[in-house]
Amino acid sequence: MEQKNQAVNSKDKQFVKDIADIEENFAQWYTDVVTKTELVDYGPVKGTMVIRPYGYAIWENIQREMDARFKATGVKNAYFPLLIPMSYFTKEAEHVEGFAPEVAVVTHAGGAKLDEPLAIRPTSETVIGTMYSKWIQSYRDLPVLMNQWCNVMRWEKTTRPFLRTSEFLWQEGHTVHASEEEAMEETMNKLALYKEFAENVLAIPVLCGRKTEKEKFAGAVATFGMEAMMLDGKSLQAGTSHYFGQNFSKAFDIKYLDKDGTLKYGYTTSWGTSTRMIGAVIMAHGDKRGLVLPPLVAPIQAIIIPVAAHKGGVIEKCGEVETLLKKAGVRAETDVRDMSPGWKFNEWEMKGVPIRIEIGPRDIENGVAVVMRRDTLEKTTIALGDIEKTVPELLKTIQKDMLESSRAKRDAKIVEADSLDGIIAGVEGKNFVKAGWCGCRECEDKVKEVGQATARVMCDDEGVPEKCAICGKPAKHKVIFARAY
RNA sequence: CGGGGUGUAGCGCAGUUGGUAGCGCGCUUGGUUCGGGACCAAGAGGUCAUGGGUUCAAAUCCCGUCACUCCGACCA
Repeated sequence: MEQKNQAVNSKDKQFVKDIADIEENFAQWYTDVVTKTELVDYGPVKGTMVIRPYGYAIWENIQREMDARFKATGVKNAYFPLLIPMSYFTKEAEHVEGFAPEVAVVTHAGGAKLDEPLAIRPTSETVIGTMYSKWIQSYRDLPVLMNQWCNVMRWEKTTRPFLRTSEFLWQEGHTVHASEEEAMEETMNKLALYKEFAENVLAIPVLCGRKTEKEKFAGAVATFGMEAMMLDGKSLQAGTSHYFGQNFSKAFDIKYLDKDGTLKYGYTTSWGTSTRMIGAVIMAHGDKRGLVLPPLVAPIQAIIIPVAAHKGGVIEKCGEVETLLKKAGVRAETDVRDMSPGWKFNEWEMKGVPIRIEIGPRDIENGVAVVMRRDTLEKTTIALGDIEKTVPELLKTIQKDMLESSRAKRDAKIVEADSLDGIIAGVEGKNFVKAGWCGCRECEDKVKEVGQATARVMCDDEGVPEKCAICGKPAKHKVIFARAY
């Protein structure tokens, strides 16, 4: 056992030749990993990405898990058009200002110039709001709870696969409610749903809270976000939930006749998560060998590697185990390619498969298999007899352990500061920094200017410090500052 | 949008003073191998990112464009 672990370690140097060193150049490591593991490739148009089968399978797992959670809260799926008349965007002043610079516009179609240019949706509040105004007449029609899984396009200047691309896949939920309280409750409930999802499915601990005015969504009354810490200490906004008040209902004329016989504007919300979450998984769990995928989103949960496959019974035994595991609900596959086992070990480790099962003649003789966990790189021997029980259990353990170890890593890098210097020192040390804040834009900008860090979310419920760490005036909020993607 | 880097076979790269397009890995076929990136043999694979220019002759020199990438500024 010990010898085997030494062998694993002795190969590290050789392996690193394929991907950049995670410590030395995290950005390059990320790019290498997403392309070499065949999650993604670059599309022919600037800023676009092709999500390859291995990457798309992760997205499908995310979709399935999240969609079930939405439906359990009464949300129904729908689909709204990709093209939105440009004029729709001008109806909400802040919204158009926020999105205009990055909207792609179709000006020609059918061989002729269009009378009105059409926006390729950067988000769908405007078209959905327009439809809602047609559909909603009475308080009996409320609440409206819809979600769509779709693509959106934002013409970004700098792009990176999954983290920021011109076109990306996401879900956007849009709801209408009769009261402010109910709409706010919806906003908070979806934020809580996202948090539960991030932690239990992606195994990524997140910090949730309200965004500052500067960071909020264009057109929102309030934006709430969840922030995840990446291995380089930077923060990634992994999901947002917006409370719009009556901003959009007034802009798009979403009115209902209430019980008291008066016409009232509805209160709306929207909430979204995107393929960016795949980037979060990569950057929260990866290591120098590549991906480490949480079992619940891994396309392949257990890869079976035959050893000395030409020898009698090996391939057959691998097939038997694969069938048993599939029956037990495990996404299992056998790698029957004609390559050396060592090569396969390295490849599947890079691709982040949670469990590797080695089966060779010696194992079959002893009625066992060698099992390796990707998260800890621990090798153990397990009995073939009850493998359909031990493997699913191990997957659950890995899922749980990954969240716990991520949380421990993150918590060790959350610090508090009561001065600007303290904030800067904190973010330079790759930490999240909690600090008091007076609430003014100048102080927020100062942190950005001096430390390249932004206010991620406010966490006032933890208790607001007395003074603003930046200007020393009385603090109104407790904020998490960090450098962000 | 500013600064740096790169673009030659699927991938990683070499290509000197302008003169027939190369290497390693991978790929195909056959054989031997198989418990941490196996080996032998025979093959296939190119509009040198792209558009112009200079020249008898351009991967190589000049001008433009595009893409990717890294570092900043702006945004999910």
